[in-house]
Amino acid sequence: MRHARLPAPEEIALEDVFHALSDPFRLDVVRRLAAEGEASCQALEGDRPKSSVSHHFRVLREAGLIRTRNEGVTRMNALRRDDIERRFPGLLACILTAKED
Amino acid sequence: MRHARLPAPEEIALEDVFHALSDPFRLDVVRRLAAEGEASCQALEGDRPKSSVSHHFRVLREAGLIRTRNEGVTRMNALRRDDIERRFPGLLACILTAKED
DNA sequence: TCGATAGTTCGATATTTTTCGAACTTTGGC
DNA sequence: GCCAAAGTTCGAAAAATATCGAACTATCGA
Repeated sequence: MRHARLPAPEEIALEDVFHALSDPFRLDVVRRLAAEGEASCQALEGDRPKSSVSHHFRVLREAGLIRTRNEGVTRMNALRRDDIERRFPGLLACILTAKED
Repeated sequence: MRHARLPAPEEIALEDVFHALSDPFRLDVVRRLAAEGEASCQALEGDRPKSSVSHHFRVLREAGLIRTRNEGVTRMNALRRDDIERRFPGLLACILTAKED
């Protein structure tokens, strides 16, 4: 399985991060990963077909927000907390503490 | 001139803010407004036709990031710093301090 | 009242994203 | 080796955005 490229910490671009987070599903995934640590794609899919879920995880991965590792037959996704924090201090906190209503 | 609706502070949605900021031109406008205080659309346009510039300002306005007031024949745009800060603490700081290489 | 200036709105086209099924890949278990 | 599970990739179609010219609007000044 060819590994999806994930940007080096210093390559993470704010525009890409913002674009990735501008989708409600993806924003939710980020929040749940922050809360739950790691999760398989399946655990976070919300009724969508696999190909859609896969697409959204790819956007998050290419934006530099998550990292994916193989664990047996599943792929575990985790937030790149430290990398994000180092590149854009405060961003994550801001996303996670934002009270939506 | 019908006034563009701008969302009340508590209506500002993180998704919309992120979408607005995912465009390089708009992100730049926000940064420059933060640095310069207020500016006319013209002052910030980068060679684009007026209709494009106007479109981007509208996206920023509707996302709740800027406020526009008439000053004579021009329209002055300003960041809604306090509203943004109150709704999403730290977001603005995070955008402005992000060192893009 | 006429111009000029600064934007806005409209409409059409182009570009980008999203969505989803089908086929494919990888890994683990039997 | 074969099968199932979990994703990925591909391709096509739908939806959302962006771009830009042209026409329109509002305000100021002469």
